[in-house]
Amino acid sequence: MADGRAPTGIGGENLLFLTDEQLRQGSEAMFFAYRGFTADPDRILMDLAYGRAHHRAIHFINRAPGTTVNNLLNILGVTKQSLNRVLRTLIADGLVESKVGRNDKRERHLHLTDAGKALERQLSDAQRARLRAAYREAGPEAVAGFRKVLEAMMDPEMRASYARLRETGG
Amino acid sequence: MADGRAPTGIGGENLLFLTDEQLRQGSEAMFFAYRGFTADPDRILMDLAYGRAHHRAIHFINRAPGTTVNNLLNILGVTKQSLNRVLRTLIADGLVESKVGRNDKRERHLHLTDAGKALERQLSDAQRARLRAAYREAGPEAVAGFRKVLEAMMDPEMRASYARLRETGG
DNA sequence: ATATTACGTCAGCCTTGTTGACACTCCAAG
DNA sequence: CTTGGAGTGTCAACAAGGCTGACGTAATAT
Repeated sequence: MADGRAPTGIGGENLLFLTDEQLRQGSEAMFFAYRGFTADPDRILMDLAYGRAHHRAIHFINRAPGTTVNNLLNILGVTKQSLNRVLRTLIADGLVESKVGRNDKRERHLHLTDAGKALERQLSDAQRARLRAAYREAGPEAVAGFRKVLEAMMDPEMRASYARLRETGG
Repeated sequence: MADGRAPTGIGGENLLFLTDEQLRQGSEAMFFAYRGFTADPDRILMDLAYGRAHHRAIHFINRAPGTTVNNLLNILGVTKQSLNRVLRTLIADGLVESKVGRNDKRERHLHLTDAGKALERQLSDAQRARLRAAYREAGPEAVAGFRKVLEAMMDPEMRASYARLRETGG
């Protein structure tokens, strides 16, 4: 199975395209595409002395305004120390606001300030432009397949996070 | 255009699906999927005190045996100092061999040793397993679309590297 | 003969991840 | 009311893996 040959039998249900070579090409496509995917925001962030970690925080705070630190931790999959370092600078720079919870006062609810929203817009505009161009080039059916495969590649918990964001956001 | 509304006009050529919200979901799909994509190899590498950088080097040396350092540098998009650190440990550990070029003796041609090939096999098996499962779940047409969009997302140079690897390798 | 290319390496810096430990606030349960 | 635990913030120390700058060496190209 891992010998690089195409499957020989006739009865493989849809398996004809799953040669090792094609799977390898899929890996490489992911690698190169992800580079492109992050390139544009990275350029913007560089000038601001921020990194990809800041972008991720801003993105998901914008996506789920009022989210708690713990929730964000789960989505991002990093330690609270790591997130806190990023969050601290964003708060200090006036891009993110942290409000004590009304219901449970231990929790902090995170929001973007106007400045934060402006940066988010700038970053996501850049990223969306690339995605939009790619979508347009590939066509609608390709986009559906793209999303389908990506979703199938996720870990189950990530898939749940993704689905949850989709419900509330779109 | 960046206001989150769906395009209103009738004549948008294939633009109906390109709402900001759907583009945003595409970004998130990329983010979560890439995490899944790297998760399995990462687990294997952790035990060996290697990281993702080692994986990438091993992958592309296996893919293009005899490649030069400079060529690998271009594919990976890192500095030679960064690559050298990784390469040095791989050579010291007997996973990679560096041979002086016959034609141009300044060049070093990189190959995997048997041990290197074994590790490459282990890593790519893990990654392929996930990709294969995702492909199977999503179906053949989805896979075609997946590849099409990913390729369209790449920077032009990366697209060239990707195409070159595809020619020689598959 | 000289300039350039390909490579290796040292030193130092940054971001972003990690663990471990500790403090504080607050909710919930006994 | 006390106590346990959850949610958060923070300090310290460390590692991986990027980066720049500088220098050296061998071999090719001009």
